Amino acid sequence: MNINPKKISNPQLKEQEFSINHQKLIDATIETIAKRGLADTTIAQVAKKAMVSQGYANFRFKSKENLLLSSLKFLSDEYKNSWQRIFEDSSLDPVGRVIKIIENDFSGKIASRNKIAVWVSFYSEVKFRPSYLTICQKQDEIYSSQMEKLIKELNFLTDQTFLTPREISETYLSMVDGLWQRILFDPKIYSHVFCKGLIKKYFKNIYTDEKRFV
Amino acid sequence: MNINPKKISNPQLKEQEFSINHQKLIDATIETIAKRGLADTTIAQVAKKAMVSQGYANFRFKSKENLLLSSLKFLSDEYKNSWQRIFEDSSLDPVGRVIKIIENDFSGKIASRNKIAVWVSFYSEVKFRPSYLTICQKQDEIYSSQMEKLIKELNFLTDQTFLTPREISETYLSMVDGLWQRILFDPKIYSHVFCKGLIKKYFKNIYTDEKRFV
DNA sequence: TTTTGTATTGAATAATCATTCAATATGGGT
DNA sequence: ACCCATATTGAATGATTATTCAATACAAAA
Repeated sequence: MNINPKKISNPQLKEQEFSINHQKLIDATIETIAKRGLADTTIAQVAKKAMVSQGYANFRFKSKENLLLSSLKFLSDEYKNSWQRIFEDSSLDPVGRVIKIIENDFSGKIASRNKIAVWVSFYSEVKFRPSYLTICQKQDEIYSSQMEKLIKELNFLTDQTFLTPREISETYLSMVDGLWQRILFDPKIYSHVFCKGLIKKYFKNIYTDEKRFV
Repeated sequence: MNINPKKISNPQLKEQEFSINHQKLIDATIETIAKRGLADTTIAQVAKKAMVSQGYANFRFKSKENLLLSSLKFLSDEYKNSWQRIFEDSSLDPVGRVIKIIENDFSGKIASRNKIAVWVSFYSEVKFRPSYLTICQKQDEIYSSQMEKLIKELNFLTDQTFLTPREISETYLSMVDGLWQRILFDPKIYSHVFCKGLIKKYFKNIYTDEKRFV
């Protein structure tokens, strides 16, 4: 009389299986938020998409709030990892590093429409949910300061003095946020190629001698 | 036994009174969305803030959805009006017009933290609410093309040829969106003065001979 | 004054959802 | 073969909330 058969739990896979269900729920949450918005995301829908029972989803994550937070944390960590990989790559010079960052910010993995929708949803509530801020704010400050330092190196290597590193880095970061939002709005116009091109052109205009900002 | 006395309806004021209640509800909606988010905005809260009964709010706007849409429409119209005023002002040359636009985009009236919170909330749901798109998309295309035309005049008057009007205008528009989002996130750092300064510096770097981009 | 139409209320309704939990399934250890 | 610990279910509960609507208040007309 049991329609949904229980999952087989293999002892060697216990840890991994935990991860699988955990991740399935987070993926389903991201998809659901992207499809219906934070407001209309229900545990029932997420559980259905993840193919587990509603009770299980709640049991695993203790609360809906916690499930949402975990999803944001997942995106935040994913971004952090890709960022760190670029900064730890010692084979890159400043220009190469900037280019990698641009490409990462508009890669299929990081800047998929679903994930952007989730980011923007959380951003829109950051004002009154301190828990969301906690997850992102500190990282965001790190990105700001690392970017600024990187631009400082770039300025040092070139004859660019009119714009300060702070200005260039803030301009870059706000452009990315704005373009992400616009990808949601009109993905036809704001393709990844278009966005990357626009930003590279911005840099090319500043560092006119540097040929790598295609 | 009537705690909340009914409003006095003066015949000469009927139209205006309609507007007053209408506008009170819209203002209350904006405040509530900004304070609690789209998800947690209830008609009861909005009605309470507007000091009318819950039933009345629903009666006036027919549905919650309609109340939200009307609030977005209000913001959209407000923006449109200020934009048009700038474009209709024949005393302005292209540079003056660009400066006015920048100042408008970060004015206290247009870019208050509450209003930005509402914009971002709606943006975050635009992907799956065609009704939101309907209100903003066409206007947005107009702003894009008018801005591009304006930059074209600017390029014509100067020796700037490296960046196309399209590129400059898209960069400007995405920076505004990004900075608005960042105002929500961290209003201390992203003050109106900071945002305007950053954008003017962007233009100053492009049009080096133009002294008015302070 | 009485009537009438409109504005406004507030309580009832019905729907939606997060959360809880007792019941059930599973697979390894005994 | 039986027991135990853990994983998972799904139905019940209770809270929240949009929406409805009958009742009320009011102002102008008669």
